[in-house]
Amino acid sequence: MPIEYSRPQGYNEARYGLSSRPEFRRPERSFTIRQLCVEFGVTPRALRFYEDKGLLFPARDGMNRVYSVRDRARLQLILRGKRVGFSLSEIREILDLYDETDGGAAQASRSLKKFRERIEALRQQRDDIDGAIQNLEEGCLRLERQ
Amino acid sequence: MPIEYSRPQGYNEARYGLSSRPEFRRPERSFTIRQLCVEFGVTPRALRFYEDKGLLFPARDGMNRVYSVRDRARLQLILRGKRVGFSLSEIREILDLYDETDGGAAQASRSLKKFRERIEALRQQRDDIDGAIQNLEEGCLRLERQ
DNA sequence: GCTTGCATTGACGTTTACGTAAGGGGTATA
DNA sequence: TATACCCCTTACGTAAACGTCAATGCAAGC
Repeated sequence: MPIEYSRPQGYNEARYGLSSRPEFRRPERSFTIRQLCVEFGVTPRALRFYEDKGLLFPARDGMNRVYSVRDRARLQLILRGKRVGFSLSEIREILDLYDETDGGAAQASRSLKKFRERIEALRQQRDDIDGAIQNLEEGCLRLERQ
Repeated sequence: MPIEYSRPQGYNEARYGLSSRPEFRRPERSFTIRQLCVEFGVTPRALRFYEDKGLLFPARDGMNRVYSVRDRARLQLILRGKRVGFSLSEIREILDLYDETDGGAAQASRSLKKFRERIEALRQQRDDIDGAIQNLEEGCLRLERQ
């Protein structure tokens, strides 16, 4: 039987030490690769890949990866970034912008510009989505009338 | 100098027989591959690729492709579909749904279901985008305060 | 008649984001 | 002690969406 990374029916939080309670936020909390995979429905390969590309850098316990609460938050951003159409290298850029709160005023103003560009692109994209939704709804109407 | 597919500075509509006036809608109007490429900022290769994948089927004048007003409209849908994150095969499915207004009630109800699924996915995606925008705006604020 | 420019059809190359298999080791349970 | 899972790394494979190059052909302008 193949391994299930998405939460299966009868998924049991306790089994993986997961919970949606505040325990998640306790900064000392840590996760194994599998725990994050199950929680977010991705494969270990994907997480290692993101690490390879510089989007994640979990600690190690011997050979094994140990993900912190902060790593988990980054992963959430990565996955949402993907859902809205960013490439991994774009997501990396954005995460880097968050990281370098330092770097001087020149750097900061460049970052600000990039953020604004992203925001503008996203607004455009949202308009596209609204348009697509309208189209599909029209399609629905046409089908229903028939 | 490489060929420009996007509209260059000093882009001249008349040169390509393009115009944003109602002329575009006249059903007898037709377009060469290059006209569409310039108008939408894509390459001929891309249009041929879409044709290869069954998303477009322009008429021919000898060997040369001739795009109708309807083809142009399909291309618009294709490009927006891409912008909102659909794969070409998904876009093809959707276009096919529009085409088969016939097919019986069973078919129609299947189509309707698919449309509704798409719409739901798009709504989810729009929420993601709103979330991403919020995040980026927070990032902006952080940078501005500094 | 030659060049320039747009058209065509293959066919191989490229990037992204992983999948998948091979090979090896740690730990807990039957 | 065997089995079952978990982890690791290295490395080759893959699907999508074109890019790029080669070879060829038609039509206009000088």
